[in-house]
Amino acid sequence: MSRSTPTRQRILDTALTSFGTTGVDGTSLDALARELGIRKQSILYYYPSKTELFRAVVDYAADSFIAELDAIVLDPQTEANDLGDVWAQVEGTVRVVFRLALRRPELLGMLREASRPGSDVAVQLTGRLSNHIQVAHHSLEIALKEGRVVGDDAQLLLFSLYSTIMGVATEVEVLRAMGIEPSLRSLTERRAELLRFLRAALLPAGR
Amino acid sequence: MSRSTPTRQRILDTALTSFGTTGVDGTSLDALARELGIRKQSILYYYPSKTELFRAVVDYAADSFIAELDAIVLDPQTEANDLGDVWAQVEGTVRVVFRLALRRPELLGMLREASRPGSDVAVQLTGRLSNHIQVAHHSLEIALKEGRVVGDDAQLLLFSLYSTIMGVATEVEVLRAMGIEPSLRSLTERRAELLRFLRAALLPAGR
DNA sequence: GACGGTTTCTACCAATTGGTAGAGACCGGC
DNA sequence: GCCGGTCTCTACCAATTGGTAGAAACCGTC
Repeated sequence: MSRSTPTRQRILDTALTSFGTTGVDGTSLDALARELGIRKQSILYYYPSKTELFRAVVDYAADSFIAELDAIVLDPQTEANDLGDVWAQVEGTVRVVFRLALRRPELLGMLREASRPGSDVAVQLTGRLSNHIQVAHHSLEIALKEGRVVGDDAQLLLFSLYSTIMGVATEVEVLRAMGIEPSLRSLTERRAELLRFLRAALLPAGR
Repeated sequence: MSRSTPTRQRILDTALTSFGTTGVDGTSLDALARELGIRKQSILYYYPSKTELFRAVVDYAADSFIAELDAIVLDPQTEANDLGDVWAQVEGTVRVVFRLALRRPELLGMLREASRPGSDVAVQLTGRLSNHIQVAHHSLEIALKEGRVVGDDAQLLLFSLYSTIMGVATEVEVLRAMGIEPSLRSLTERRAELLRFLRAALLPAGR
């Protein structure tokens, strides 16, 4: 448990950015070190191998994501209805994810990278998120039973929600291909339409 | 325009599979050649460089995807309502994508790979799909105007649909993390819930 | 000012990467 | 049986990969 915060942390940050944008395979330790202004061996001092570094970055990314989620979704003002207003939780999550898409896109990229099909760190990533997943699952299930939300299966519904939100937030290339250049304004519009879309999908006909 | 169909095609097929599962960076020409039972130089004879091969594979994947789409979505029985029943088109697309998820997951993986943020083949991929995108956009816009579908912006709505469908079909690791092991049965259930989800999101309250 | 621990470095290394040069094998036509 | 094109090979290559070994610099403590 060494107390060498600065370098170790800088490595983690830079690696997160690089892994999240260029991909793990697309990032060499040498390039990473160059970017940091140090030698590759200094990286290997803190993280004995590249895969070890990757694992650390995955944890770091997961924790950062959780921190952002907790700060907004479970913020003090929603204290009373912690498993209450599901729609408020969805709205909050969308807000968080889109704020990340704007300000820390590499974090979302990293999550996407870690959850690639066949990835062996996927278990690790989602294990760290399992708490949040279970909470969401639980409150969604209750809302389903009480008829406040429309759907058949809470788990699959949650999965659909996740896919939609993450997809709309991160599939920038597809968006670009459709003629929409990513920008602050287009991002806001995208979020608005997504919220409307999810609202229509989730809430009963009476709204 | 050489007539050396077999080898050239075999390379394309194997590369599509490998790129779609292991990723481009994760696939070396040597490994590819080994898998094919030939030497790397034979690959480089047909495709002068790895990026050239990648580009060819992207086109191949796009064309395969289009072929699958056309065979089902625009099949003869829907001749009359080519820009008619939008929901039927959505349903058909979902059916196609999920059939691919089961029978040719590497094709979906390849599409995902090619549309990674920052990918420079994304333009190429989506350029090839632009026809279908425009058609979908158009019929969605008409349905919006006529009130047969709920939404604000046809383009963003289409984007949301795409994200949801592709996400639900390909995010197997997230699914696994939620305790659902991918299988034929879970795939069918996922599709059913997705269709219900999309139906609720798209169609007006009266259904 | 010598000490042990932490940190960062130089110096290598074997293996793998994408790619080049060019020889030979295979093939139908003459 | 030889020729020209198509194809696949052997033989290399320079550069880069992740990683090891171990020397120095740096640090506060005694």
